[in-house]
Amino acid sequence: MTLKPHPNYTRGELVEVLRNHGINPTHQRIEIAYVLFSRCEHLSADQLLALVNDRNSETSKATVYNTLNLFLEKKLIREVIVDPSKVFYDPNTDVHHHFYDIDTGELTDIDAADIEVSGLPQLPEGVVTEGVDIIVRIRSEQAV
Amino acid sequence: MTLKPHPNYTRGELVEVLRNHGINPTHQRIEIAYVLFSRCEHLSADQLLALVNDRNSETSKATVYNTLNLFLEKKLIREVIVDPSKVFYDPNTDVHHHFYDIDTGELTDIDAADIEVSGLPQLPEGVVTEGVDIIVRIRSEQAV
DNA sequence: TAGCCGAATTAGACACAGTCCAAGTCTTGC
DNA sequence: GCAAGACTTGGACTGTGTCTAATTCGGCTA
Ligand SMILES: [Mn+2]
Ligand SMILES: [Mn+2]
Ligand SMILES: [Zn+2]
Ligand SMILES: [Zn+2]
Repeated sequence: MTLKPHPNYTRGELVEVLRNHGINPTHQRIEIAYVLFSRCEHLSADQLLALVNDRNSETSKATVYNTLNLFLEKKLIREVIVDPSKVFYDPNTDVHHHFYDIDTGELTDIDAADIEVSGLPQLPEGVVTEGVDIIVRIRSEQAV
Repeated sequence: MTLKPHPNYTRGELVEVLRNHGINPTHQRIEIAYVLFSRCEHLSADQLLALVNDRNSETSKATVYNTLNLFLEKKLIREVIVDPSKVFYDPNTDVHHHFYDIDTGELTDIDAADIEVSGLPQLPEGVVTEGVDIIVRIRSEQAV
């Protein structure tokens, strides 16, 4: 069972999904999951920290990082590595790709359904593909 | 005129290429270019710092970063963002893609000549593509 | 309800990539 | 040789992310 980014998950729905992923649903983890899944965005760790503490009581930086790494390990979220100074966390774990606006830093999803990549070379013996990431770097035309 | 990664550039050849890219060829810049272009590898800033100071006299960390950013700006090299903790610098500026071994951290070039990507969505008005990066994350099979 | 115990959280120290700055040194043109 | 600008440098600083040891939480049992 997969969780889709979607506004207004109930606490109970979040608890169930955490359990289904083998994650013990604590207060902080539910709060963090709520922020991740109710905004359908790509957030960095400190954006998340700010949003969580905005809504609610104090959650520490250590817990935010612990939780994000746990969610990654349990494949509840994925990371997008596109900015040399910070990682973005993506609530959408479907195979998909990204536009990255190099001026604004904004990330936008590209559905993988219609995308076809041909001509990739054969992998060496005993090596296996873990995933293919396509990043289309874009910018607004007037900005030279 | 383009520089190809190639062992054993002469000092004179490096000076010429720097000049052709609008870069004033100082001692340190020539040393750094030498290390970048004579090893046909993807290096991080501190690998480069170590290699430069290995061969020769002292070049400071500040100069290595200044120079890498200058080379990037002048399009003498490109950067590969694939590891959340450091940037790799790539002496190959031809359009190409990468295998990234998630266990060893090793980066390998994929020639773009045979690669075809179809199905990318239309870009919004006034937005232009700066480049398409494909990263194939791989690992050795036995490592689960 | 009280007490126990492993799991989770926390503040703050730490690691480390990368930037900034002000002072010093090298080039280049005259 | 001299001045002016360009470049380099050590070291302070910033920001992201990790680690640790101490505390707190929460689910369980008696
Ligand atoms: Mn950089
Ligand atoms: Mn990380
Ligand atoms: Zn995404
Ligand atoms: Zn490359």
